[in-house]
Amino acid sequence: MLWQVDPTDAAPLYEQIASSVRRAVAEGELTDGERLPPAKHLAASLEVNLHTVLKAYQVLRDEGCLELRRGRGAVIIAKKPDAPDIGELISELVRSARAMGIPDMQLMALLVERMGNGHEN
Amino acid sequence: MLWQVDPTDAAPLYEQIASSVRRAVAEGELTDGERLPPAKHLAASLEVNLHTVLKAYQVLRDEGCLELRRGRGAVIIAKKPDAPDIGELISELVRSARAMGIPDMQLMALLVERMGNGHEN
DNA sequence: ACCTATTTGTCCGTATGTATG
DNA sequence: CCATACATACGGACAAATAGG
Repeated sequence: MLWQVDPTDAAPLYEQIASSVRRAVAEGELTDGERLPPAKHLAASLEVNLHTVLKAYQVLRDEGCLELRRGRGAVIIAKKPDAPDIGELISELVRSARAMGIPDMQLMALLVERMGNGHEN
Repeated sequence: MLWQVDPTDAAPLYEQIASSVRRAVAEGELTDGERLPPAKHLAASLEVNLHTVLKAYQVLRDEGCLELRRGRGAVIIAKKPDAPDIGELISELVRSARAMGIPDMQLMALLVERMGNGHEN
């Protein structure tokens, strides 16, 4: 992987790490489905704390660039031909609902209701 | 403020705190421009770590519900009249998913997965 | 202009929990 | 059952922006 960070840089370390991943994806060094090194290993390699790398991974996950799962690691999501816009719609829906104080369970109920009464499909 | 958290609850502490704020905003207990207690104070009040409260605040900031600034604190950003119509978003989501041949059950699964992103996997 | 207190931001360290394989 | 790896929570330290005297 051979990346490095600069502690004297104004940008936070986790942002530097996230940027490195973004650039690698953009340049095709990392492709869809590929696995990033375990946060622990990358942290040791960069000589930063484990949490700093995890923070970077979580930022990338929030951007939809990474899939994180316990015990499995971090998998690159370049772009799914399967669900191009749906993911974004869902994210916006959840974000809006939470911003309006609608509990997750209630949102699910609303979705189920909509699926049911819109049965002309 | 008089909130409380339950360490035995399955939901993470920071999510419980964030939910409390969302609810308070939704119910009008917290209005636009109002200031949340300093993370340090709320942490002491709830008997949790400072970082746990800060994490909750940052989650809310990412949702557009809070504005955080050093030295100033956490200010509520109540939703505008131009707040997105949840019902419209749901309808659009269901319509798009069906148009792409995504089964309702799978859409539900995607929604649940997206909701969990942040506390569970 | 200076200084100080406040408050969030980042980073480090440690420990424990939990899903995965 | 066991090892791996992310998730959460605790703790401490210092930096940086803000507010107020």
